[in-house]
Amino acid sequence: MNLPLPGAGHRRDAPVPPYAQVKQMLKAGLAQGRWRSGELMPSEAELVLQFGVSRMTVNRALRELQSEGMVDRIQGIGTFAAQLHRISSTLTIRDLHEEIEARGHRHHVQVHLAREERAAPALAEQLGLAAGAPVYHSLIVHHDDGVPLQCEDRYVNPASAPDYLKVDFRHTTPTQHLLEVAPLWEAQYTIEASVPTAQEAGLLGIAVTDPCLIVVRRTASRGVSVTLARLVHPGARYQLEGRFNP
Amino acid sequence: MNLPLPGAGHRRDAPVPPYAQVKQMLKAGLAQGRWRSGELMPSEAELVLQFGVSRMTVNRALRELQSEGMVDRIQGIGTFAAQLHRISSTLTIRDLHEEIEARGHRHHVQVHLAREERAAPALAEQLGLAAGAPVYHSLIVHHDDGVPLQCEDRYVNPASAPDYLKVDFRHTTPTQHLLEVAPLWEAQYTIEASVPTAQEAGLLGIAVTDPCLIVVRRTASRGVSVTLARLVHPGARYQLEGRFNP
DNA sequence: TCACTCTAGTTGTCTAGACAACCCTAGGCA
DNA sequence: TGCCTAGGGTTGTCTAGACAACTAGAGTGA
Repeated sequence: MNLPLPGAGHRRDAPVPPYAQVKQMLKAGLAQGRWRSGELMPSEAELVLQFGVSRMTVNRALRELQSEGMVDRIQGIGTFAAQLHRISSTLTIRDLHEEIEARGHRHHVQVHLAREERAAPALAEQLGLAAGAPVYHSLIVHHDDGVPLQCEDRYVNPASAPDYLKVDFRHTTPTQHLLEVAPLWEAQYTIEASVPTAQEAGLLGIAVTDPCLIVVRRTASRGVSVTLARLVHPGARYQLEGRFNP
Repeated sequence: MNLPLPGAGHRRDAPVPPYAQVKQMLKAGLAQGRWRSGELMPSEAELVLQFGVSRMTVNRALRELQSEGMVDRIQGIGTFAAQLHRISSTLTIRDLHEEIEARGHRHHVQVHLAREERAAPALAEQLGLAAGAPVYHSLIVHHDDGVPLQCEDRYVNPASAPDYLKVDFRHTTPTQHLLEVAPLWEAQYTIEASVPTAQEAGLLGIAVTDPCLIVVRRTASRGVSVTLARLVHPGARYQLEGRFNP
């Protein structure tokens, strides 16, 4: 194995540990097309010989590459170069409050609604409640330096967040409160482009024909549906960004 | 350690390996709020005693939880429950051809443009070319069972894909070809809601006021910019979906 | 008071070996 | 021909121990 070479890098960087070296070498090979998609790659035993490290070290490198989607491994068969046909990336949807503050802007909210209602059948089903059961409903508009940025229409399962209506949303966002009382456990979302409802357009100060980025998110915690939220953003003021860097 | 218990589960499922048991126990604790965000969790040594497994096994469990964003670990300090304030998810943008075929629909394309042009300054900069340098430009509309689903306006760096213009896009999508000749290495994208240009509206058979989901993606391979694509989808016909399941 | 050293505790990593689970193929046998 | 079995190759996992790197706090001395 290579020596640590304390001053080898072009910086005062840490010496690259052996498992990372194996990873880098394999990644570089994949990037250069040394193994085509689906092609058999060297076995752990071969890499052990090639790098002079133990099998556990090689195993860690391959296991991490697998979790990153770079290779596919099949027990009893071997390791294969993955199909890179999927461009995947972790899309992080942060709490809007944090996002605005991170930009150095001022965040404030207008609470238009916060009350208990009876769940309509379709809503009840999505939240796992009985039709007509009580449900909390809030309608809040988030502003970034005074500009409306998001209209948050949210239904909450009272069983998961009994104190939801007591929260002062001017200081605590619904997301913050819900994460406190019901640690996030599962979420599904859809992202689409559409036009706002007349009410949403009024709240956001845009025309009903202006395109909006709409995120619908359903969150469950410990197997129980917690909340269903419709987040409407004026298309001209908001966009999602992401990157993919294997 | 627990015995394998071949028939212990409620199915013919594999016996859960010890590292996974440790992971599950810690996950369950996090889900139940046993450790609040930022709180110190048991050290590896404590878990070794508690579960009666070796430290490597505990280490693997904690390392995987860290890579999943469930915990934060600091060398010399300890392991901490992570802030679950970020709702992150793997958003996978698949090749449209695969996506349509996976739905059991028929995919076909109309090629409206495929030629060499001179790069305008702004474009040249994004692709890392000199202003006025040759660049390949294609404009393709993808149909799902005859319905226009995506307008793909793409610029390609000739150095990365010299044969781009020779490809018959009726049989090979640009994405497929580019992944063949330049394995994907880095991508950035933005997702926004906006209206199409007059040309795009005409190609997609929609009104210029119809909201569209627009993905702009820049891809680089081996440090060289490969392509810049603007993908316009009618909002009424296309949406992105994702889920988050720690 | 300040700076330094030492120590205990923590995570980061590697090793050599072991066994299990699984897949494929070749060979044996009826 | 068709079925069964054994063997070799591969990945999946665990162990006990070791050393390194790092942190925080206690103790020491100027």
